[in-house]
Amino acid sequence: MAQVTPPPGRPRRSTINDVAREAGVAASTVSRAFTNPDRVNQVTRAHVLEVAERLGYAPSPTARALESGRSDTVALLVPDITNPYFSGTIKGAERAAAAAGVTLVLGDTQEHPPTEEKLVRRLGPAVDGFVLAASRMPDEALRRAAELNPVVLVNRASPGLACVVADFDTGTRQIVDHLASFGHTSFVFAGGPPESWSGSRRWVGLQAAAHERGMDVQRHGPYVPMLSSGAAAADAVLGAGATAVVCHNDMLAIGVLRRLGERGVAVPGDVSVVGFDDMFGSDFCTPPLTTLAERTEDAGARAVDTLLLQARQRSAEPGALVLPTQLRVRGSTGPARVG
Amino acid sequence: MAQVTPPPGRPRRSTINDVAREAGVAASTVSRAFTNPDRVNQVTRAHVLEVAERLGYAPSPTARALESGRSDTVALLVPDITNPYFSGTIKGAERAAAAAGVTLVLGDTQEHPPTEEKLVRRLGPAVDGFVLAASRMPDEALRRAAELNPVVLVNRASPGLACVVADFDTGTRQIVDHLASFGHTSFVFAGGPPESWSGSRRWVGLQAAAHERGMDVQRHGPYVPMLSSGAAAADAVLGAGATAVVCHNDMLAIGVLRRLGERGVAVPGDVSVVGFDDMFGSDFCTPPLTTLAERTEDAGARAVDTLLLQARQRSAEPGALVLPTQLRVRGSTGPARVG
DNA sequence: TTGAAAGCGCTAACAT
DNA sequence: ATGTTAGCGCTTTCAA
Repeated sequence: MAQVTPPPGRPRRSTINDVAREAGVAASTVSRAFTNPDRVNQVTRAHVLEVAERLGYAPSPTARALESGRSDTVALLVPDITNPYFSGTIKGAERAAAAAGVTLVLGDTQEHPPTEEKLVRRLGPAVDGFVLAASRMPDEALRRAAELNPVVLVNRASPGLACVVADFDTGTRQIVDHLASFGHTSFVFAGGPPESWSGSRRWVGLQAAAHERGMDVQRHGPYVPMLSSGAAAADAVLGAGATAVVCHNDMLAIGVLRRLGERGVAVPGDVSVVGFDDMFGSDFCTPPLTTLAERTEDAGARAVDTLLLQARQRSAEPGALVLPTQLRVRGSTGPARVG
Repeated sequence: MAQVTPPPGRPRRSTINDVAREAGVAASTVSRAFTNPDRVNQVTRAHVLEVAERLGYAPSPTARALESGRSDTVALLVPDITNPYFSGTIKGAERAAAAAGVTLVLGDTQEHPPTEEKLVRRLGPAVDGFVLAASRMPDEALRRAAELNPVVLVNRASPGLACVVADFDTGTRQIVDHLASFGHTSFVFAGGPPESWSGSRRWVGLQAAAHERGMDVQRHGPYVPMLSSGAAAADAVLGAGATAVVCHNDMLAIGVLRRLGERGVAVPGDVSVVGFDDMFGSDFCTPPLTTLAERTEDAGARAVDTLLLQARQRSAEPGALVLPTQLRVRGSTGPARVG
């Protein structure tokens, strides 16, 4: 039996068997020493742990997952990782996952439903479930996905699926009340992508609240929610002679602020501007933006918690968790100009 | 043999065996149909794929990983997911990972070295390697980590490890030249955390460039790189009577801008302000910030590429990839005030 | 071209 | 309290 010369390079990771051999016990004992401390002699356990430490052994999550069918991993899919709006959701999800001892896998769907579906299919067998933030997948695809995996939606609702959503009904009413209190009798909504679930909820809420107040609303757009789209939106607002504009989100709103500034239009003197999201930067743009804040970090955390509940007990309670919003009043809104 | 009644709830995911049975072939044939198309009859293959599709079968990455020892997964650890500075790195890494057909696992170290080490240990057995962004781990811990896993650092260097770093030497010289061209003969550096590798590189570069130019530099701080620390930094700058301040990063710089604004100090009339990172928001704060942009998205992508190379071939080339920086001149810098 | 069988690292019966 | 064994889903020799 010629001894095989060990290959050069990175040392092989030691396995449970290496530890067992070295410690003079069975592999199952090593396993128990790690996962079921009470069912192994204290002395044995100490010895095993010592050997494991010496060998730099750490249990392989992969092997565990294969055996148990549970990976202690959850996937979070967002439309665009770079978009600061999702930072809060990601952070919250990461925090909740870490607290639960679970690994978070992050996926970027590139705002592209097929990419989203592909990711779900690819990652599905390896994770315990999905948190889908602002999913663009059609209801039917969501239903299929939820048949094979626990799924929790964030800021999107779909029949039979659990979700965490912002309370846009109350939030939009707050916005409208705020504008009304400044004497605005009408405003423009600069809308975002038509497929955006949040977007349509916002629009519905604004309309309802405006109607209650006897205010006039006009919808413009759709605009791609990017800084650069602000120019077109701002120009449309000026064209309409509006005294106030509520934008699909802060990204667009800041673009609008910028354009208005360039065109010498005073904010809020001539036009008041409101956004959604309280995104990073909304408090230090000029003027600071009045915006409806969502508790995105909470949303991410609660979504993961809900998901784990759903994954571990098989209690499929497809409830909707509605998180309060908060109107942050800053410098971009003021009294309606007269005339 | 009593037939076991299927349990209620989520349907079981079908396995390679289900497909094999249903298709009337061996499991190995199904396996080949997916991974080694040429080594199976075209007709058989078509049939197998059809059955697989019908059963909604997708190969389990977990089982594959266990067998092959490769998970096609890489981990990216960042100090703070929420920090917009890291968005670019994350995006780039995600893009490169997706392009390589690899899954990205994201971890937040909370700027806490022990958390970072714990994550490396926990994730190690399940991933093909680590990209550590702005790692705070001591060199010794990095060395140990790199023994068991391929590791690539971003904006951090450590003996024997591959890394992707920004060209701060050139970048800082650009900053200094820019200030000098405006007639500044001295400036203040508002420093960040002493453990920050980037921070010390920046300081070293600024000093060297200032020295070349015969300019005077003073270091203040350390300041925690948050908006709120800007107040203290700004006050220190005013106390020193400086005509220009270069800040550890944009977060701090924007905090400084804000404080200067509150105190009625004109920027750049009275004081010029420079940041690092060209973070999201740096172009729409007031005034827009002159800052040294790093190619963070590239850095993330190149780090992943390097990592995969290192993981797949065992060619351990611990080189440093130096990415160019670019000075973005905006409104926060101008001629030095006289007197 | 295909099938049978072994084994990746680990856990969970079951046996002792 | 500990060892033995089977098996998670897949890939990979090795035979046929």
